[in-house]
Amino acid sequence: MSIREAQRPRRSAAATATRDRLFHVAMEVFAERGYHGTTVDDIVAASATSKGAFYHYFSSKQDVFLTLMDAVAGVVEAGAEAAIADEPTALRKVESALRVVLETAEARRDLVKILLVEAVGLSPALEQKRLDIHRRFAQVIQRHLDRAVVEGAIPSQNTALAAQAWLGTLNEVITQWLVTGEGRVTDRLPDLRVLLLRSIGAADARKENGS
Amino acid sequence: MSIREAQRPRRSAAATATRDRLFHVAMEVFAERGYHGTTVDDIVAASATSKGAFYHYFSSKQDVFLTLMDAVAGVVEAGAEAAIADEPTALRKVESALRVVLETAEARRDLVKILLVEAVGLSPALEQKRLDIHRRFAQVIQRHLDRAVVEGAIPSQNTALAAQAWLGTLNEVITQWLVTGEGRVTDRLPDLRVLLLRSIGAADARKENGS
Amino acid sequence: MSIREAQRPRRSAAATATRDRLFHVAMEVFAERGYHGTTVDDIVAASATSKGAFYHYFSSKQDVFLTLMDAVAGVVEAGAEAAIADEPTALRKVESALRVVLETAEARRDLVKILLVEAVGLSPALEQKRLDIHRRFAQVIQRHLDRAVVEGAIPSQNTALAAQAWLGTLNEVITQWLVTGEGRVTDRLPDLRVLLLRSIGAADARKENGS
Amino acid sequence: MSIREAQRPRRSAAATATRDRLFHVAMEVFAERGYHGTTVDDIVAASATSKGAFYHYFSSKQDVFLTLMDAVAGVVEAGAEAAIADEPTALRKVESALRVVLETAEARRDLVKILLVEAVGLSPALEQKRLDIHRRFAQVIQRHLDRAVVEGAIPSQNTALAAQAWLGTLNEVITQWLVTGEGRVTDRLPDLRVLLLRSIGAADARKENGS
DNA sequence: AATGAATGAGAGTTCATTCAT
DNA sequence: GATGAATGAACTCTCATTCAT
Repeated sequence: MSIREAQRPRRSAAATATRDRLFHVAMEVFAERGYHGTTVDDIVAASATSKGAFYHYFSSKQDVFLTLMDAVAGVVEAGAEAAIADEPTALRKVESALRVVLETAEARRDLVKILLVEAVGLSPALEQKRLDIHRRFAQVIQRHLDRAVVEGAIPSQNTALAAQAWLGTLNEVITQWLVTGEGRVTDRLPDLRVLLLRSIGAADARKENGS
Repeated sequence: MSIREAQRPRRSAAATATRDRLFHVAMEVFAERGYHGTTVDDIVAASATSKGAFYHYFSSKQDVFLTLMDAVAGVVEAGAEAAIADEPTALRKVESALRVVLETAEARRDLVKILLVEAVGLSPALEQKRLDIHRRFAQVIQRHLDRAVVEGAIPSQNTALAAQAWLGTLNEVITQWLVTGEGRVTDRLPDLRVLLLRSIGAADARKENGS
Repeated sequence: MSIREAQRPRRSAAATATRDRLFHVAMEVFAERGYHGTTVDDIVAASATSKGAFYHYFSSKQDVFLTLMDAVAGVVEAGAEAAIADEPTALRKVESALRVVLETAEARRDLVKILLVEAVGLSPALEQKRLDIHRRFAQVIQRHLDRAVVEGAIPSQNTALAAQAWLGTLNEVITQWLVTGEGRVTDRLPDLRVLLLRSIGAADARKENGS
Repeated sequence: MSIREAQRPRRSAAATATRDRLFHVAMEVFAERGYHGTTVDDIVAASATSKGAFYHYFSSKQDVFLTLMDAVAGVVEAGAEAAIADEPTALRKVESALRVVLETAEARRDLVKILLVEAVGLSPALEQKRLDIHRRFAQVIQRHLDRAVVEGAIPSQNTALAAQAWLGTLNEVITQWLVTGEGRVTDRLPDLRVLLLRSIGAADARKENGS
């Protein structure tokens, strides 16, 4: 699913075009300069529209950013859901999601940077949104871990905490990669897979490593 | 080690008193309102000093924050080092450090919030500092994990990645607790210990859980 | 005479309907929020028309307001003229007009507020219009006072000044009532009648008070 | 009493100088262009200070204007009080005040314009202040009229209304003069005196006219 | 006749920083 | 060492008006 599809145009084609331009440019500029480092003028200038157009489509700078966060989270989530669908077991689903998240990070550095780096420590409203997204992601992970417990693939445990741990781990690994920019994140996948599976007591952590 | 000791006074007692007042107030205000939400005026007003005094001791707003980040990191590090010293094995040292970090977070919410939340996504200079601190912490963890491998407590593995995972996990768990404010972080210690030890393949992950 | 009749439609019925809607809504919104507190968007939104329609019928925001002021003044004037017509003497005419003005203020708070409060201190063009209206009203009063002098009902005097005084008095009394909103303005009529008649030296000021 | 004295400086001489400059320039500019027609930049430019200085001394544009209104009202009030002091009877006091008000209007056109014209129909907060001032003035007039009743100089009557009438009359006469700018307001004093005294039933309205 | 997307000058306000005292 | 008045660039947001459709 693309970012474009993530928004639902309700107006004329022309109107959507301007809005889209603003939205995409905002994404790029925010990713590059951060929330506070970006001015509405930056977005307007880079999108070759006007301040009036910006405020016609978004009620404030915060509004675009909020919308953007939702869209980015939607993209990641949709990618994961799609990858998960065909996997037979809960554990395989979770492994699949892990891979997709890294691949998405690789493919959409700017998007992911917005969510992991630029969205932290902003205004209460934005911080709230970020935590909501984190919680949403964590719940998805937890749900599958719970299923894995039921399926007998992993021992009974504090899956909420495990989900947080996975999220935090991904966050840190991706963030460090984003900033240092060394190699490809997806290269970390095999080791990360072993580590995370081991952390939840999955018996086959080592075996599938070689696959 | 206290925050106060983390700064090295080189001037007269009176001068240091003013600087200390500014520094501590800055810490409180930054923790409460974040970097961008805090104005130099806020700090000056709350510390009952003056703008001139502020700029006499710190070259800029960013400068205090940078100094502050170092100090906070120093406090956490020192606490961990102290706790580690007496432990016999590398694994025990790492476990000890884990406990200390959670205890420090519990005791100094404001400090830890600065490092984990408010310091993210700021200017390049500040972001650099944050990453340096992360790397410093990660290296400490990694060093002990490496030793644990040598000691045969855990299998040979990508300890750099493991260290990152641990850091990210702690980051996420503490951040969520900071914001939601439910219960005490230290309550998460037992489950977290099992999870993290399992993640590195420590054989005794389950056994010591009961201790 | 109604506000509607005060405008002279020259177009099709449908066109006039849209114009009327805009005009009446503008009246309400201006009365409520004042000239500067009202945006063209406010008027458009409240009238369920469009910006284009607004600028089709009015050349500018100032234009509607100017038109509005004229219409309001016309309503007050027409009411006064009608009431005056049947009175036998100039003095009785003036008394009648006084009553009608208070009654109109009572009945059309919003309209009167526009003229007395919201129209003050605006742009030169609007201020000019307001003063023209004041002068027009003052001249009507003066004309009848002059006639009362001729009729021997009051002594010879500076009737231009007296007319200004009457206008100013009405202005102040109605404005204070508009804002404080206590009781009904028409309750002030008897005392006001005595006061104003006395001010021009009308002999029967006291006598008719009881009628 | 001058405008300058109406403010109480609490800071250093230099500080007060800047504040004074801003304040006086604001007075001039507001008188000339009105509240909405004046921008903070106008004031800053004309006072050769800076925006920072402006906001250092006043919390907002509205704040200066509010302060200004108070100061102007104070000047008028003080002048009237001073003139009143030596008069023997209540009626003479009121007559005196009347003269002083016209003289003040003559001498300080700009100030009076602010109060009578530019301060009308602004934001609720400013409108409130204006009405407060009106009420304050009306009460002063009423108090003396009440005393005149007690002294037997005028018959018992609705003095509150009479006070409003006087205020409204002065307002209108001065406003028309301000805008049309014909002759001197003080020329209207004799006729105005007769008119107003007659309005309250003062027996000697005609007699003293010749003095 | 009617729509509403688009414009862009300009408004009020903030705030890190400087510097004379 | 310490003060706080002064600076001014920069910011977000508003809104009357235009114009292609």
